[in-house]
Amino acid sequence: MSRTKKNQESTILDIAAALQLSPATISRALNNNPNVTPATRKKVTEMAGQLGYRRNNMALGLRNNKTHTIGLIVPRISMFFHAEAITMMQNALYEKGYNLIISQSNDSPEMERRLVDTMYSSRVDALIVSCTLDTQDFSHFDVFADNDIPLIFYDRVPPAFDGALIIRGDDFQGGYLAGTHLAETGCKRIAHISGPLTTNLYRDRSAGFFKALKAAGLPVYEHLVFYQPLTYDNTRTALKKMFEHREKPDAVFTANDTAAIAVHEFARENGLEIPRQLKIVGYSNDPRCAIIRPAITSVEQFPGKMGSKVVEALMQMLAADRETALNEPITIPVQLIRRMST
Amino acid sequence: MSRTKKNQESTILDIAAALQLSPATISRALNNNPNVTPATRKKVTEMAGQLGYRRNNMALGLRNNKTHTIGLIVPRISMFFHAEAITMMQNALYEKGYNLIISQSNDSPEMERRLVDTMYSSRVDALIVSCTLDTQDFSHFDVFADNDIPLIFYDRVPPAFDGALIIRGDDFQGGYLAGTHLAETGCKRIAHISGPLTTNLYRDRSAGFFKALKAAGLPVYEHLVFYQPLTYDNTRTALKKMFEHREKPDAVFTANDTAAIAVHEFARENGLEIPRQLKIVGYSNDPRCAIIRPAITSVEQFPGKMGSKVVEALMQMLAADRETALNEPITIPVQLIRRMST
DNA sequence: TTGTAGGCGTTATCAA
DNA sequence: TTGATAACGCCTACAA
Repeated sequence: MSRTKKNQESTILDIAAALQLSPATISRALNNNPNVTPATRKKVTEMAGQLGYRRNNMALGLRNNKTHTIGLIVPRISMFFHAEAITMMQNALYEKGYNLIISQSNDSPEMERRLVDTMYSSRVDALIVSCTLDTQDFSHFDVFADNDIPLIFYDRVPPAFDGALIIRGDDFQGGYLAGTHLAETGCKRIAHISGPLTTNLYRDRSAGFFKALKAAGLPVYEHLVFYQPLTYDNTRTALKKMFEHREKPDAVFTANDTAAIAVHEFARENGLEIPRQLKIVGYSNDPRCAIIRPAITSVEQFPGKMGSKVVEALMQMLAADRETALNEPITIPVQLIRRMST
Repeated sequence: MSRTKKNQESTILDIAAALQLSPATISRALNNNPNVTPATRKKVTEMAGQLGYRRNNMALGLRNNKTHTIGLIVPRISMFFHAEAITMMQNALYEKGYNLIISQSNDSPEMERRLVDTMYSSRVDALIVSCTLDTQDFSHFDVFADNDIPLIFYDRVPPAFDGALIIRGDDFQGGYLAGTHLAETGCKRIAHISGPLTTNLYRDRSAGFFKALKAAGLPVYEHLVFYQPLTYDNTRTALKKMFEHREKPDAVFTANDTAAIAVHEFARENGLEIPRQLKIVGYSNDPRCAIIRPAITSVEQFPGKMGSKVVEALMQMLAADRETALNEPITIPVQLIRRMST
């Protein structure tokens, strides 16, 4: 590790002093302002390098009232869907000269509220959010709308929000595709394990699913439908109940992939052959669905596409002279990925 | 969405004006300075709420030369190991009043370099890094060391770095455990698919593995050892070569889990029964290892523990009056998780 | 207990 | 083309 000790924390004033120039000139030179001699610019850049100068973003932000930083709040970055979407957004934003501050709410509304506050305190130029499952009250986002700071919700979104753009997957269609597919493969008693209906994501997936059943002339069995947090354990409990019943299901549509995998394991443990005795369709197309055997059919949400769309819309919002804002919700298409489980 | 329009961007001056007080008093009241009447404090807090005041972190940072923000750079957040570690760090840091800025280098040294610069420009109070696989030159991190800003490397770390703390898993031990375990289960020709030896992570895992073989009196077969980027495709190619050879392996130790899963699929496709004909040990204990059947034995690195350790050390560094800095590298123990693949 | 004033690093405006 | 100056929002000696 041989390194030459640079001066600590040099500022444009240091460069100015070293070069017998005014700070203003240094600033101009560093910012490619045309009104500066090439010779001066050269001197300045060199000295900046020598002194190890790096622009102080806080001073810049304070002065310009722009941080070139976008805030992002997601439930958890470990979810495949979000990891993919984030990667896409971060890359796209970086290309445009923006930084991304990522934070996780851990699915806690309280944490989400604190994070929104922090993001505002940091004066991010815009905020991108995928809400907590339990976020019912969205008033903590008002600061952004009130101050005309671009606000975009994606995936887990509020039912409506004045002053924010909403981008979501076509959950209704996803549920419909799943239901239709299972009906077409000849299933008669299709179970449905969904999340809490307070989240419109799940509400829509379920609605699409039921519509498909109806279209196929299949009944909905009360005892085969569950609305509950889609944890592994909850799913197991639901399955146990179903299979203790006289009329057992011949297929299960779960509103996420964690639940689908729980069904998969349950089937294996109880000697149910997939797909002959039990078919499974999950949601999100998590990579685990492709690895498990037999592989699980799932609804692809194209997280990357959603990420691109978010950034694209964001750029428009940032460029727009207020009031031009686009506010129509955007829907991203989904696709059923068929695998061995059906 | 009924919301009462708050004043735009109010500052302590606005509060001061509204209350006929000086900005200084407002500042003190808001910061719980004891020298302020309870009555005044109450008035101030109320007015702050009414005006929708939020402290401007940039002004604060500029003034105090502290941002209470920690930077983090990882190859990709989607890697299970990092997702876990990050979650732990973020929660721990948030408790301590710090924010975490996360960004991904996408395993590109160029991107890493740019991110380090950005982090410095944002004047983060400290930087936490897990390097790119290809980072050979670590000079871009010098800014932090030169300016006495706490710098911590974890997991993928430089061989040594003056002025930075290094925290890593016990890779040598991990490799040793894997080798010993396979030897104990009676394997005679153990293949090894490792990453490029330019990364000391892989160098150590391999070294530990070879030491175990030696201790067990087993030979190392040249044609069964590969050093290459651990992608799915590379691994398949390596396997193909191995199995075209006369002396086929009866076990494979891969230096990560993606490769282990590739081996698993290869075995299945070629009718090799796991574990009877081929045993597999991976590295990192990715959740996929537990889901696949037969489940794959892997080396657990305790990402959460590493995350906690990082934050713990960081807090000490931030509190320390320079020079007291702890610089001894820290090693986190590993553990072999035995599953059906062995 | 409260007020005054200066400065953190940068850039925009105006003047030279 | 360059320089002087003020201002962004906040905090903290120091003074009252």
